Amino acid sequence: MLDIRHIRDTPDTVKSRLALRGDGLASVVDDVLAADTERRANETRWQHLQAERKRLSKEIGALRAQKQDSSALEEESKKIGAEMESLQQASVVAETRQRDLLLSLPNLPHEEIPPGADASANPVLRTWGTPPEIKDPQDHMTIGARLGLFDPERAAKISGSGFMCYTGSGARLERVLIQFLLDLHTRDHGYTEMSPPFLVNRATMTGTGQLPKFEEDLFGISHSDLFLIPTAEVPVTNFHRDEILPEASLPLRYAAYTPCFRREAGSTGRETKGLIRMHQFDKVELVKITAPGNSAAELESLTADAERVLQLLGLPYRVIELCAGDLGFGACRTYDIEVWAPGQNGWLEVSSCSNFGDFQARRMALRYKGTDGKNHLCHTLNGSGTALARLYVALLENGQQPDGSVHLPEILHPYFGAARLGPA
RNA sequence: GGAUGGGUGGCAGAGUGGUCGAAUGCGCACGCUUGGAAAGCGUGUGUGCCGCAAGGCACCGAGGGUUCGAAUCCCUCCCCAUCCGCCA
Repeated sequence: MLDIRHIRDTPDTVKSRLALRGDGLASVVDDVLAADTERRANETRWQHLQAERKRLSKEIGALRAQKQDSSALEEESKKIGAEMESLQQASVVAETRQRDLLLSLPNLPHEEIPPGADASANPVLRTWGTPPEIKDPQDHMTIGARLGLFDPERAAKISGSGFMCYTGSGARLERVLIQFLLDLHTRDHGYTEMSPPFLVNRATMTGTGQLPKFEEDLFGISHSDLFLIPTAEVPVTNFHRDEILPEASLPLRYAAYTPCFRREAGSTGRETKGLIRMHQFDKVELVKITAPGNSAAELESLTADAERVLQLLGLPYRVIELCAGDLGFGACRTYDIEVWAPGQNGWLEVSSCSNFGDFQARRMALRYKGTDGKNHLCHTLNGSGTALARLYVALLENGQQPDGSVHLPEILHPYFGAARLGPA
């Protein structure tokens, strides 16, 4: 959520920054300002009347205590009450409208990020590693089927398309990757491990920005007003919703493994092959809560922590920066990490690391008490560390051998208990 | 799911219709006192909104109602505790 004061004070600046994301947002800003003006006018008038009524009520109380007639004052107070009633109704309408509009506005892109309308304008910041030379590389689905690592047909039978069931050593590899990632981030990178609920309420989804605008992307639970989380970002960031943290406790760094559930409405036919886009996938997520002055540096180290996953696994990757037009709803700056996938002959996004500034913090009233004694909004960040299904794709496709087996990166050997995946 | 008891400031805990934004205690901050400390004494100590400011207004789990006036009475909902049922 954007700061209404900022919009009020410099509406043209806000409009021009929002225009970087696309057209049509300037009129929303005007609507917000109109609702804000109306709301404040009603509120101010209401407050004056309330002060007057409080005074009258005290007089009435005093008169009654002395057994004197107070009916004239009571009449007057009643009249004031009637006007207050209509003012309040108008004020609530304006306030609701203002809030709804504010909740629908995306974050302002950071000043330093590249302009551009879509993904084609995203610059590549750096590339790591060299894609392996593989003759006639196979797709991960082919490899998985041959080695018996998962069973897409039966997964579709029990749940539908877009779900996967890992089997045997394939299931073991999935579990092992979770363990490896959590160990890395908690032991080496200083994150605190969290294991949050996978179902959350509406307020939580609103806090991180999934609601009210993107309900169609979520799986909801009938008769309960709960939603399946699309990422651990949601429960973990909201862990501190409505709190005022001591400044000395910042930054907070959390790592959490959860499954992620996404409707992926409207994405059928796009990257739907195999494990790449699923309704349910596993992910280890990194979340940070910082003071405003540190969030830029924390985004760099967060991205480095995610990159380290691929470095340790020896998987070639590149880091791109999202241009203003490609930025997610709540983010002000985002780096995507893409791993090389020989079977796709292309790059696969395995991590998206974003700084949200105070956008989420304002929605969820997440603040810290500064050394100046005042309360300030925190900054929030998160990034995948990393998505498991696509990492799995990369491991199979980069590790495939001419003999049909898959060599695993050395660092996984003690976790997995073997150096390779062979025929079942 | 059923029954009962509860949700008040950082914590504990008063308050059942008017001067209560809220006693008291603890904690915390500052000051006095002291060679230093403890004790003691004094002062202060929530959040948000409106306003250039002075200041005003709101908030006692949430929302609605009754009333001239609600922390206090009524209704609905949420949450917590305990017991029962059920269950991993």
